[in-house]
Amino acid sequence: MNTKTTLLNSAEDLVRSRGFDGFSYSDLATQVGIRKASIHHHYKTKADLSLALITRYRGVFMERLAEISAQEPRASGRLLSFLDLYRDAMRGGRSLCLCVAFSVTQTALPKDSTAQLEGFHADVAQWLETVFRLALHDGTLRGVTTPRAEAHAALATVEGAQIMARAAEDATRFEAAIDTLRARAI
Amino acid sequence: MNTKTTLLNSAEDLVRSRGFDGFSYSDLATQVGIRKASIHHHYKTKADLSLALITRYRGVFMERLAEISAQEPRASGRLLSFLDLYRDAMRGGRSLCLCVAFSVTQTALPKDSTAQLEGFHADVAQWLETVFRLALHDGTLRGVTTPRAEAHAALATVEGAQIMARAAEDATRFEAAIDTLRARAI
DNA sequence: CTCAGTATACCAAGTAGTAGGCAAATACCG
DNA sequence: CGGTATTTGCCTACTACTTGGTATACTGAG
Repeated sequence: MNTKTTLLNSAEDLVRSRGFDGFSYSDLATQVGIRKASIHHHYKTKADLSLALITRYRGVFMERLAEISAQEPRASGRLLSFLDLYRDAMRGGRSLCLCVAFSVTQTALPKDSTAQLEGFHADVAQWLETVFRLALHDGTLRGVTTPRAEAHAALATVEGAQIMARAAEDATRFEAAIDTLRARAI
Repeated sequence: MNTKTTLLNSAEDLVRSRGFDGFSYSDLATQVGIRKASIHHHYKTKADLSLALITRYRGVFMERLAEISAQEPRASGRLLSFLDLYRDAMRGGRSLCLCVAFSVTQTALPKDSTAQLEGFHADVAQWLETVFRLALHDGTLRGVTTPRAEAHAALATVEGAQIMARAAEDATRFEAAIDTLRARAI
């Protein structure tokens, strides 16, 4: 496989398990099996790497959401699949989904990267809003009133749930926090 | 004032605005106006500092919750005051509440510190559970069914909302994500 | 013969933490 | 009380190490 994508895959793994500040080019180098300096050939700076990671993830994730929309006609099915997506990304509490891992990064990412991240959040919130809006018509989710507000709330909840689960290294924390959302499916 | 508590105050500020990994003893030293090595006299290692921070915060925060319980007899009032507590801690999107800032820390904190953090989360979840349980009787919150699950969900939501607001450097994101919780007060 | 990909060898800056000294406050004791 | 020991709080100066990044040379395939 392409070294460049191998690097991206390994880097994604590292970001999600240890955070963007939690790994160095040195770590990445040993994991991939080339020398540290060689990474710079593919991703000139760590900032460049961050941008490549977020951009790819955004694309892949939005594709997944599109698949869900295609396969699940009902609002309830879409919401449950969405929750599964976030749950699976956790790999049992030792990992975060990439967008959470980056949202949580403390060091200043370059402008491009934060823009991608914001765009990603906006896209997901938008998608969720359409789900709740659909629920107003198909009635497969309990107690929906304001789709836009509910979308933001749901996104915050899954992200917060991931963080709490990772902090406790206990994946069931995620489930506990998500239960009320799941229970809304009819 | 005591240098030791001045250090703790400044450190809390730094953790909340830049993360525990985002500041060094050197930063803290210049902010307080003593030399880096002198900090080690008060807090032997950065791990010790983390423990002191979390322990103090846990105490103060639980006191606040107790005050709320004392002043607000109704579940709705308690929930709204709780949300205000988290909103105020954000200082307009540039800061996190300390427990979120630590939950989000990627480097391995010492065992004592993570234990305090988990205890803190458990305490807050417990407090929220009693609020929702109260709501079952006084009826001042809409749509309460399972207090325990709702407590975990609410906690995840406020934590996630803080993170999204900070990532976007936009405090209104917090409000947007919290709106559905706020709207449940009768 | 070029050039992408890798390597060796380095750098400047920053990290947590240590060693040891020095002055002022405090405690102990005759 | 007076004087001696001890502690407190801070300092300068350092170590040992990691970080992201650079300069430059080698290698092999097209």
